[in-house]
Amino acid sequence: MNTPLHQFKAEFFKALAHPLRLAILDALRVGERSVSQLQYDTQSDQSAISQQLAILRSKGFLDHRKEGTTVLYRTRDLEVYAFLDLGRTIFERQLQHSSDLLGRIRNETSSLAP
Amino acid sequence: MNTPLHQFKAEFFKALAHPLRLAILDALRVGERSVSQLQYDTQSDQSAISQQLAILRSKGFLDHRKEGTTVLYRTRDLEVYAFLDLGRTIFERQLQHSSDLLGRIRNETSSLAP
DNA sequence: TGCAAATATGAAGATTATTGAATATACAGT
DNA sequence: ACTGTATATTCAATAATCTTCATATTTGCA
Repeated sequence: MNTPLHQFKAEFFKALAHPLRLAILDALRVGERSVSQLQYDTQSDQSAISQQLAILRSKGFLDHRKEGTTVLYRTRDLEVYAFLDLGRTIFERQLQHSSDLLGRIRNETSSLAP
Repeated sequence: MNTPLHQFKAEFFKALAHPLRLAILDALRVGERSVSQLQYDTQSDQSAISQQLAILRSKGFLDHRKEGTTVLYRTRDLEVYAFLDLGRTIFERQLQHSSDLLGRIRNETSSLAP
């Protein structure tokens, strides 16, 4: 019940646990994008993007092909978007929970008032 | 298209990007578990488990309640399991892709043979 | 050939995460 | 009050990851 598989799964999640990598994946929702397009989409610099692209592709999230001097990236398995979207709803419910908590703390024992 | 939200989402994924945390969540699929039960389930030591429980609960994945001297944990939103399972299928498809690649490399140009 | 554009790679320092060991707290039973 | 059990917290050492900047590589074109 513990490590050999969970290790790999953790790597999988780690690959997604980076803001720029998530931004890149989101930018690729519309389809193939070149590195410089991604640079524009994510407002990040070229070197950073290439690095994160290398990581995403080494983990199997991306495919790429060359066309002249530009390299076009696309996400290999479109189901990651279903996955990311499901993650988002869970994540938002958790945010809501914490903000409920914060709200309840902010106006103290108001729930005890008649 | 970049950082304020992606930052939070990255944190969300980071919370799951740890083998023991994944093992704990898996162990909690059956329902409430005490720390020592989790210790048994995951074959890890108490201190490590408490640490990871603290992280999971600070990120909003877990609820807990005390019963005498033992503390019972449960996952707050059962939909994380749908999420983890979807992650698993994607992850397995990626593994398969890499092992296909490996296989094709291993026996060289065999796919060209008649 | 030589230059410019697009992309990739490398390395150093800063930051953050993980691990293990030690210690602390809380509670129950005697 | 004292002891034992269950859980939590803290700390220091190490390891991993990020960030930034500089430099390579590849390709197209004059």
